[in-house]
Amino acid sequence: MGHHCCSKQKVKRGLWSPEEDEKLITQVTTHGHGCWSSVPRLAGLQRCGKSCRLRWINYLRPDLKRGSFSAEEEQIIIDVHRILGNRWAQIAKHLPGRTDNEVKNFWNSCIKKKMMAQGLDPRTHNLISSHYITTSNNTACNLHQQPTSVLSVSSHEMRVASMDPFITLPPPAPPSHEFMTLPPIYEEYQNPNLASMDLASTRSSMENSRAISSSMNPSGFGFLDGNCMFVEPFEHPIQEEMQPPQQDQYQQQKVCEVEFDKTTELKGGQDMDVSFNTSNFDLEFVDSTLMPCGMYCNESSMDQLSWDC
DNA sequence: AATATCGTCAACCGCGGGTCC
DNA sequence: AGGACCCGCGGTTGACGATAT
Repeated sequence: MGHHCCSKQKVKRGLWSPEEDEKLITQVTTHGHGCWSSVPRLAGLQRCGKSCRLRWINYLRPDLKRGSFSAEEEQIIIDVHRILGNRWAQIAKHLPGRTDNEVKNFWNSCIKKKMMAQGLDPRTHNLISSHYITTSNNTACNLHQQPTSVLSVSSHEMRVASMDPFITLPPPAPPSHEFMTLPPIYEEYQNPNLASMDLASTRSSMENSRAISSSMNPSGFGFLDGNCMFVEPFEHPIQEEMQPPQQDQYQQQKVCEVEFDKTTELKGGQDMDVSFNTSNFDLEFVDSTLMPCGMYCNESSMDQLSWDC
């Protein structure tokens, strides 16, 4: 059974032979593909136009980069996926020479598993963890199941947000004095009307808060500010990031202390009705420590937590 | 050595959106 | 308005090679 575009012909399916490839290449390079439904007839192929298009786009195009993905490409995929979700075609646009199919396959066969091994939900990039932060009554921010992605924005994500014409940052949300639930960026872009928790429109007031943090930071972090996003990226080897923690690493894990010794604000925003207090946090985390506002940090990024505002 | 299982990836399928008539 | 057609996308399938038993 073929597609309607070529239902009158008998069409071949399955893997392409070198001869078929040659015919398709010749046709497309000399005449262009034009209307794909007419390509098989012009090229003398017993294929449907859709199959020809797919073969060309995913395999025969001269500008394709073959071979395995580099660590940098892998990181880009992770970063963009954090924002866009399974929009493979959009993600592939950030990887010259790669196709959506290739990216999708790589995600499903490789990255997904690495993330799960790290205890991260590959869909949301959040920790799959039972280690929730418990807050006391005087905390004005609902940190239960806080998504990591809200404030966890890498340098590439910033580029994505600034370059991709299909991404628009959410409009400022009105200040709320209610509990604030921070939706994952994934969901924000899936549903632009969703809450649109705008970190830019907020500023955090962390008074005398202390947090103890440990290793495994999935990314840098940053803030949304009105219509722009700025970040404090930090570098970390991808190999290191993707490896599941070893037992002995746990044991050798150093404990760091982060101290917020003054009121800290984010620029350009409205008041953020959040305050933190050391006593509000359950710091019993194994893989990582969820910082106020859903920030993750690790030892190497400690200094970034004392940003100037 | 034979068989089972797993992982990868090319290809297919169905759907939605856009355009044309 | 609505049907036909085309394109592009994401999810899924299945072939095949690698690895484990």
